[in-house]
Amino acid sequence: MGQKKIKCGSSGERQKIPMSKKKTGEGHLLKDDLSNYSAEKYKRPSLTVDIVICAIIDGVLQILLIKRKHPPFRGCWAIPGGFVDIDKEETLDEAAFRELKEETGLDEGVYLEQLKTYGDPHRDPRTRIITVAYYALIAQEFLSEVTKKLKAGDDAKEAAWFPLEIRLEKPKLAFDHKKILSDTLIRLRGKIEYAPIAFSLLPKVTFTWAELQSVYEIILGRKLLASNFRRKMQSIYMITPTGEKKNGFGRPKSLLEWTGIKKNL
Amino acid sequence: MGQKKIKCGSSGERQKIPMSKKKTGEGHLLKDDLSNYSAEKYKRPSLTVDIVICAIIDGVLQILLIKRKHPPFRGCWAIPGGFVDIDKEETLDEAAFRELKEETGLDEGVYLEQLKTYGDPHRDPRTRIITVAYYALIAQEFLSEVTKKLKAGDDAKEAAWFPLEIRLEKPKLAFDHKKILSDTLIRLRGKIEYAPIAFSLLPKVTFTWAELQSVYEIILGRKLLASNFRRKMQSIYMITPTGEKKNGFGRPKSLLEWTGIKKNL
DNA sequence: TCAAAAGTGTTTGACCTACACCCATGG
DNA sequence: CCATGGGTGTAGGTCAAACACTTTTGA
Repeated sequence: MGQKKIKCGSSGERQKIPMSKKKTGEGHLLKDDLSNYSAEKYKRPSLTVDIVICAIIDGVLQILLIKRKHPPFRGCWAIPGGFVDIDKEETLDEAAFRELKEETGLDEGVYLEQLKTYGDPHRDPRTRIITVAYYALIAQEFLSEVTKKLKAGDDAKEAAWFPLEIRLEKPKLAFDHKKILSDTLIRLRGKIEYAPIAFSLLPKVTFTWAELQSVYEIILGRKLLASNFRRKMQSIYMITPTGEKKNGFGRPKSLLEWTGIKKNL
Repeated sequence: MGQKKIKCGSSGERQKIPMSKKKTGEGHLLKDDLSNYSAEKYKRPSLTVDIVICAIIDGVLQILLIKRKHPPFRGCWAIPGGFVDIDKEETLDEAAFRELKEETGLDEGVYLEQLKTYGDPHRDPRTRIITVAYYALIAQEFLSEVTKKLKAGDDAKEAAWFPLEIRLEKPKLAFDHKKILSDTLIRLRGKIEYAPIAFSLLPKVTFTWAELQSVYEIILGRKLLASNFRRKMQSIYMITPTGEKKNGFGRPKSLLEWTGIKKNL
């Protein structure tokens, strides 16, 4: 259970060239001509991270939303998120990760990637709040912990899973969260075609062919042919049987492991 | 994309963050319920937009950089940018447009798109500055205006064009701008394969086949076969001759116009 | 022996590449 | 005429979709 690490993905659009980056830490630095206008001349916005937490539940791609108990948008559903703690000197990724952990209790087996930044002046009626949206993919294995954590919620917040779909009319969403969800779906649909994000949505670290195929079918929204699907997966990724079997009616299913990329798309 | 595994990730690294400040009372209100914690409880970062201004010059994809005259990073080159004016209630996109116009004088014929948000705590040594990076593609037609504007620069700033390439060793770059440039190139390389961004880098609104092909060859970094290239472009985009001709040695070149998308990729 | 899992083989069509070759047009 | 622009045809390769079929395995 412990082997899955947190993966923090890179930017969003289709990018084929993997570039391993070291931590940018060294120099540090500032921007353009900030020295002229001391940064103090400009008002500062509040900064939050919002995290679209995705999981496959009951064969459907779903996201976690939280019901707002206070205005604005009282009674509407919102993507979980929170302020970036400037005092703690956390990076945006760290803030997103902390928020995710506070919300779900998860700190492993999660893929986390920056989606986009939303900053319309009136997206929050109270004050100017910029939000850096992330999306997180979590394995079904950890879902129970999450719901447990939610139930025992410190401040007893009401949370629920909703299908992530184009027609998001059903829950009334707060702020510009409808737009964020729609951007998330677009990103996922596009990215699964060229990046191994499906492996983060599996039931567990080990999985069967049927489970992997199911993730693809759910995200892409269409059926695939098993034989062709396996051929293709095996040509792109290194997928190795663990040796364990999962029994059922006929021949037992092999348990598999994802161990790397063979071919870049 | 196994490349960028964790950045926010390995537990060791995260430990550095002083999560210990529990502040049980108010701290955990913070989660998703903005209304409780008046946003004022959290420090606010400064917010800027930086714009990677791209154009094809002398057959090379180049970007505009500005030499810093003040510390930090005095003498280094930086991506142009500026603060988001919170008082004016501008959106992020509007701020990027304004900044672009202030810098280059351009307000049309420009493709502008949000790239990614960078917010490491020490990217600017003076204070916490979050920057939302954009990239802009400008037509060669407008380049002269830009350089004119730069020359007559109000604050006489020193600006220059540099090739956008992987090996960005030549100019010493300020802040985390090296990373931003590298992300820009990845985005461009990936996006030109499935979106009509090349048309924004052409000499003018009307263009010849050779010019369009040249944009693709420059961004992709390889030669293409003219006949196949045209076939493919015509199958994807609506490209119509204006009727005008451009004379040269042999048969005159037709001037073309991009009028839409035929096929989605 | 059964039923499901897993894998093989093959056909078809789409599309990309390369190259050969055509016609058009203005100097 | 020629040089270049613009376009067609086509052969070879890769790849994906679809379908038929075989083999494996535990109950």
